[in-house]
Amino acid sequence: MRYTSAFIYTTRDVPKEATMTSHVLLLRAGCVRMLSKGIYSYLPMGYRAVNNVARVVREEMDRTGAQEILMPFVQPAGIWRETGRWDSFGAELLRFTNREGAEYAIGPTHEEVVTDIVRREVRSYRHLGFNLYQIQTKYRDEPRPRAGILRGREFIMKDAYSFDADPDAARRSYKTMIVAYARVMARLGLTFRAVQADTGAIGGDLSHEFQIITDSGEDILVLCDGCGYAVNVELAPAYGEGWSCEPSTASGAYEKVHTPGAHTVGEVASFLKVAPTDIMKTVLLFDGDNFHAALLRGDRELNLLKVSRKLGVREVFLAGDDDVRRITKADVGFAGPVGIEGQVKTIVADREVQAMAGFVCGANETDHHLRNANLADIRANVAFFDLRKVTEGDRCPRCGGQVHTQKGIEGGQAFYLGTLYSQKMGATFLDADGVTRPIEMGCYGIGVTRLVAAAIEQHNDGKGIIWPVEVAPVKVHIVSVGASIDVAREAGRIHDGIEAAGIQVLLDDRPERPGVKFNDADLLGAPVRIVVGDRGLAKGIVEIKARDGSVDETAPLDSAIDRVKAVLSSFFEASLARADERGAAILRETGLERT
RNA sequence: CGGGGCGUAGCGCAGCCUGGUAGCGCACAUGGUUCGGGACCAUGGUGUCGGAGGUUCAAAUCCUCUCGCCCCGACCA
Repeated sequence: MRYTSAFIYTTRDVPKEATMTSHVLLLRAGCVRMLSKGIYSYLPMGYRAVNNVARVVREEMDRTGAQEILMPFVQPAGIWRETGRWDSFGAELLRFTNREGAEYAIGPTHEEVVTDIVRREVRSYRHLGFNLYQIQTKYRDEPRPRAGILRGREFIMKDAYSFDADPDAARRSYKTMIVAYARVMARLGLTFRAVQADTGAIGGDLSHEFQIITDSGEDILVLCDGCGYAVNVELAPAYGEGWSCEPSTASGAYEKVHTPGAHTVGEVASFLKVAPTDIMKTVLLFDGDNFHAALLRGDRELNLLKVSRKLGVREVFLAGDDDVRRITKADVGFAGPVGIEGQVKTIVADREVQAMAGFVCGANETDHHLRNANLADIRANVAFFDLRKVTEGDRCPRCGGQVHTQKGIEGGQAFYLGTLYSQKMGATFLDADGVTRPIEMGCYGIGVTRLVAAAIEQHNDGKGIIWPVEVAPVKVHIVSVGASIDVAREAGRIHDGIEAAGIQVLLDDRPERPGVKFNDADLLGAPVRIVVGDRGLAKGIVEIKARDGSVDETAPLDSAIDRVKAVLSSFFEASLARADERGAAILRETGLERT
């Protein structure tokens, strides 16, 4: 590919709508352009990267014996009603009606479609033990798309679905996918962790996320270096099994104190000269139907996912300010557990609260708190659960060591679904004993377009992208310097030779000044750059430099192509070696080896 | 859903407060001088000032509505 005839438009200015590094660089390098909120076009440089990720995914999926198919992205409401997800999936499911008045959705995922396909064909356990996957555009009507293609509404995803006759076989399928995913991430040059995860709208009872480690990630991971424990903070238990807690039996008279303007834990703590750990805060919650109160220590944060599970509701939110004022009959900031009975349906508390005695809490009266209060003062049932969010330095629930937290981007997720969908949709088979049973399923997703952005998030410098070799839209970027016939001829010859070897190559043959070309080469981020200039040609050499700085040398003209091929080969081999290593280690890392 | 910000040339912005008929840089085109890390000179083209309505002799500028985009929050109790 020659620059003068390629559709590549780079920019010097930083587009004002982008703040995240990968978003800025994708725009500046001319990889993507936004059409609408969360909806992007992929231009040649971007789409090549997407296809390179897809190719790696395809190779690793095929390696496991999975078979590629393509399912419709327009899906009739009927199958979604069968699983109940037409109602439960929520507003992220984009729905529309066709000319006949029939209801459809644009596929955000394909459990229903693939289960329908399989139930029509499979009759016997002899047919089972397969995995179908596709790479296709998905649409999820995200409430707040952001960060370019990292969290778009329309995106390309690889989704795979395994079908097995029994739980043992299904778990083996799950583990096969975990290994394949680890290999994919490693080949793409990504630093990642596989963590235990929530199953969300997809459902199921076992799930791992492949989290790409970066401070710009949206997810928080709880990791223990001691035992390798790794879990999404959404799920992370704050208390290990059997950890005891001595409940306080303290009682005594509390006093009401005037705390003007002290709304927050910090303000109350400094006003009353107590530690935040001596304060009990009361958080009012709404589940869509009822209000609840949750109690926790002043320095803690509530994990709303844990709360919703304990309450047995789909989702809980913080109550609105107006609701808080109505329930507490006070301004926001003075809610307390004493006297809240009757105003809310249930009162739950974090386990840690059991041990608290003589604490400070809100008085349900503007500008007032209670001092020296005790649990005995609350005249209603309080149920104690693990409700708080785990933070840096908490004890590891598995080994008792210290956990730390890290941010990540979810690049892929695996779900062990069991018979959740097959039962609802009647996807059954006859087992060896002639008994009709539902199929054991798993589903597995990789965000193909998201991985392109994640790769940039992890691999860039002040000058631009540093593409991992497998992702790079061009592997070799030739810069011609100087306007002489010789330069044009030799650069062209090297370009043709590399292209003939099936390697993606870009020759910058524009009549631009060297500085412009070098800066664009840095921005576009090809792993290997060749400079062909008058200066080198006079000595019969060209320059070969790796974008990551690992190679910086000259090569004689006649061996330049071979040398570049050798450098690239070593990069590809290193990627594969990482894949072998991570793929071999991942089951041990996740603790799945034993199951 | 809540809060904040921004829409003026392809991109980045100024002009708006204090109304008078639109400008800067980059990019683009042509010519020339340059040519190893974002050159210089000259010339040139480019705008329904996001849209609709209103006020006014006159609106990018003031008022109302609307559309689009970005960021933050949804853990203050």
